[in-house]
Amino acid sequence: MRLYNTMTGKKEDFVPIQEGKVGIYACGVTVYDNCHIGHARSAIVFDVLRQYLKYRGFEVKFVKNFTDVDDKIINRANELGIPWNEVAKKYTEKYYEDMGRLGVEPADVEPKATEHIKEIIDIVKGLIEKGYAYEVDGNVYFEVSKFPEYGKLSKRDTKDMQAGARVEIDERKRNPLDFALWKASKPGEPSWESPWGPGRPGWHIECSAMSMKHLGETFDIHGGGADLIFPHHENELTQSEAFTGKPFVRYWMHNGFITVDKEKMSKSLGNFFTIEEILDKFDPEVVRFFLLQTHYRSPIEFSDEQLREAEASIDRYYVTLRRIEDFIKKAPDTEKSAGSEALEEMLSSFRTKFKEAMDDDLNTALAIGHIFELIREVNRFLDRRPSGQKAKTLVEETKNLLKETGSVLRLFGRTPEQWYRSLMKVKNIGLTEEEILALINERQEARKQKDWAKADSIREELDKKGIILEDKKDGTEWRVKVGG
RNA sequence: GGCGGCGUACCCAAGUGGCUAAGGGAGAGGUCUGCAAAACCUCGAUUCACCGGUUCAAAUCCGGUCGCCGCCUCCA
Repeated sequence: MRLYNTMTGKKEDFVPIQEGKVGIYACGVTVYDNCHIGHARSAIVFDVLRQYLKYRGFEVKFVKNFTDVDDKIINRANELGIPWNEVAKKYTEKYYEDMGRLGVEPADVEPKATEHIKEIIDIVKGLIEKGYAYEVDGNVYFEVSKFPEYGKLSKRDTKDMQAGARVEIDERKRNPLDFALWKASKPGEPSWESPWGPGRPGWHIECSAMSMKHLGETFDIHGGGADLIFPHHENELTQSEAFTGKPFVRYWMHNGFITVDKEKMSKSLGNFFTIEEILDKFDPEVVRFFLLQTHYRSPIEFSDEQLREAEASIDRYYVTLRRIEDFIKKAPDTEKSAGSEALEEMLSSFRTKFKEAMDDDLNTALAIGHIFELIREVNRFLDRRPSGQKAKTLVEETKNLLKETGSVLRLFGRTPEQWYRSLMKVKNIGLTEEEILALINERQEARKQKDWAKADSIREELDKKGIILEDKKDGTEWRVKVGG
């Protein structure tokens, strides 16, 4: 398996520290507001990485943190007039709700900054003792000039940065690039006792403390959004390696941004869409598919149109799945071979192709492409009207492979019925299943009498409400119109 | 200014030295159907922003030009 490593700028063979085991740390969110689709992308990308490594037989320990004390949380608490820890609690719960809907599983360990104050203080103390950090008025700063490799992850030179520094000048720092490890608290702010007086952790130290505690001083993979490379991950790496004297992380992985009108989606620009509002209009699987359709490092332009196309793609899957299940249930037992070579060939190479795609830096876009090739092939096969046990076995095998690979992506896991029920909600179809079935029955009667005008008017009526009818040999099936 | 990325059909998108440039959506024609829908078939980039170069061979490597974006400040 090869993974793109931000540190080296190349795809590298993935070799874990301990054979068969992988430790992953992904930066979660600061819980001060609702999550937007960009947060969803990051969560989904690393969820898929985790699932795929498990699929590949690795024993995975996945750690994802919550930043639950921070300036933003404090500001938000003041805005809302509630205690800071309630802000954190509220948005942590919201995170679980949103991500759960998107099929993101909780990590194996989900540490919070406030639960690791002791570990944080120990590291800060250690850094002062080793001469990497200094204290001023209850604040502790990391002295960047003491760490010659500073900038190695984000590929920047401290000289260039100083030249163009627009950093707010903090008189207490020896150098504008120095960053806070510990911040003295003002009255009324959250604070913990420390050797430097009451205070709270700085911006980056929590991730060092939590990752090292749960994964060890050197671990395999560290992930997050590309905007965390600098300064967050650079600083995290610096303080961690200064503290332990060991390499911190073997593979750094960063996902690309979601853009709107080509611009990065962000809180400050106000051009963001929350997960909640998108899920009012689209099924969660659509959102997940939309995000995995593009390689994780590329930017994705957000648009309703693209989401509708993703919806149409997933519908193609469920239409085929229904056809597959129908065939398995109803096909006659009389053996009729019908040119199964192409399908058999594809079945035998499919799993390998899927793995090759995913092994190549988690190329979910290509993997999904392979899935749709198999979908086309099984449709071709079914179009030839085969029957008998051998055909059923092949189709069954196709179904299993689609489910197996889909489940790695946490896609395609429902029944067609569940899919259409969800679409009915999301699209506000003003009909119940019972009403639809009643109209179908009425139409069947008309069809028996060859009253085509009436049959067609019922079809039209349902079509207007977003329900499509499909006449089959043994009855009429309905589904929700998509893509429109 | 420094560093990095991107530009592939109408739209999205994979492909980074060599078989027919994946896949999805939209469109046109066809098969099937009472009519439809779905599915399938055919059509659709002799071409990968542009210009040079390397090579037997380039969308893929090198140089340049144009355009777009990101990071350098909290940010997934």
